[in-house]
Amino acid sequence: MPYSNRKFKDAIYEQFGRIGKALASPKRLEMMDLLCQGPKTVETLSRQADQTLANTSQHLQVLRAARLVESEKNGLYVTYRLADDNVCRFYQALRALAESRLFEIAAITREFMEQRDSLELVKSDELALRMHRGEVTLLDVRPTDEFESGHIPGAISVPLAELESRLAELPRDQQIVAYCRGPYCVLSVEAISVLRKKGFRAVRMEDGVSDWKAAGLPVDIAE
Amino acid sequence: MPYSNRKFKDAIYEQFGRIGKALASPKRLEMMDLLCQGPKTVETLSRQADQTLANTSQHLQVLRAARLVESEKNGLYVTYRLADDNVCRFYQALRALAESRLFEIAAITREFMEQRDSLELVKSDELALRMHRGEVTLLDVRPTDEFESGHIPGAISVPLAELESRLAELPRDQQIVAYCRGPYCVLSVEAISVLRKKGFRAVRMEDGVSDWKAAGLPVDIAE
DNA sequence: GAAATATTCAAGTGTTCTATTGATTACTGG
DNA sequence: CCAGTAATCAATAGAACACTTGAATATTTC
Repeated sequence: MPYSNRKFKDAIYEQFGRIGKALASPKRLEMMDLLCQGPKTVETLSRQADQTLANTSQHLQVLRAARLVESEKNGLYVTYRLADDNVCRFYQALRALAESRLFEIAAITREFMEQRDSLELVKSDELALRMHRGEVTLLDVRPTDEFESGHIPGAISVPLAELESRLAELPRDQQIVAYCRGPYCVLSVEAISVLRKKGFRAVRMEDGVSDWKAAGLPVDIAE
Repeated sequence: MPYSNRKFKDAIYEQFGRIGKALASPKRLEMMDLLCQGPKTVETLSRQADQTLANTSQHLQVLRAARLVESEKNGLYVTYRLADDNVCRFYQALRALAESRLFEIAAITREFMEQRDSLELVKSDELALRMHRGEVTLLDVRPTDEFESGHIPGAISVPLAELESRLAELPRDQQIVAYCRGPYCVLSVEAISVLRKKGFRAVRMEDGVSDWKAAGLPVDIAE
């Protein structure tokens, strides 16, 4: 059947719309953010995004229909991952656009961080310099599997859940920098709070591994 | 009122979702594409996107609520424009992601171009070279106002509507390259068809001005 | 093969979105 | 001030969507 001009355009923009529709839900965006950290099972995503399993599964199917994620069944578990690196980069572009266009985001973040007394930040370029000089200890407070799928070179993996029991490993004479999934992940905020209460000098780095990577800096992967 | 971690995340992703929701409609994406060509009135957009005025106005308000477009009233007309260059670049990133993830797009395009006998294409880098050598005449077949808000250096403005009456201006001994808004705009396809029927040697360039610009090439603006 | 578990499916409900229609507002020019 | 035009608003019907619940499926383990 022949395409009229209008039908052709409608067909094309409908395809673009498949991507757009996949991005239209806050929960799906949160899940994409989580999947930027590495592959995850449905159950893990469900827990980390605070929603029911069935709902998580349905959202994942929407993302899969837009070909933004792929899944693979391993025994009892189904593991989902972003379809390729471009998807994570695109998610970051959306995040950057939102940050630049919507001042509400900065306002919400400032209010939250103030309340958590976590306004002090280290920038990634400054961190790189001070790591090089051996002045700081870098802590990756995400779950172990995320550390293993990619982390900042030199970082020590201390998942937030283990932090209190592993304080003895950390230096008291050096500043500690903690990072997690990115600017809107609160794991490092919690970590800073714990560390300060115990008398450590600790600050947060906003960037996650994907931001670090997007800035052209190297990333280590566990074998 | 204090933010819990979950409330903070929900508030942040809800903001990201504002951008996502704005992208969830094929018609809105088409309008963003059109607005990448330059500012337009509601009436113009309505005509170019083939939809009623009221519907166009409503979609524009959704885009404005997401701060992707801005409007300005001049007398009887309201002119809408993209809020900044990043919005156009982001739209192009979405388009590129869609093209890379959804094979349907290539299939639909191929079928349409075959039927219109318009498969032959010139790449932008090849065009730049041949323009420099004076081997080709470059035709911008978009409406005049779009030409004026930005065009490829050296291009002649011959809106499709005027093409048949201005054939005398065009060379018969040289290849003619026509371009329009981008790969999914059909103005240049129509132009090629007219030109060939009249015995000219004509091929299409897929890229529009914003693609040309995104590739780091210079753009001329009429004073 | 039965129990346990991860995931998906199916159905239902309330909400949000799209497109249409007709009315209304805002502005210009006579 | 009136007529004409661009744009928006308001109300609506129908479609699509998000989330919940409970059942079904697939796989592993005992």
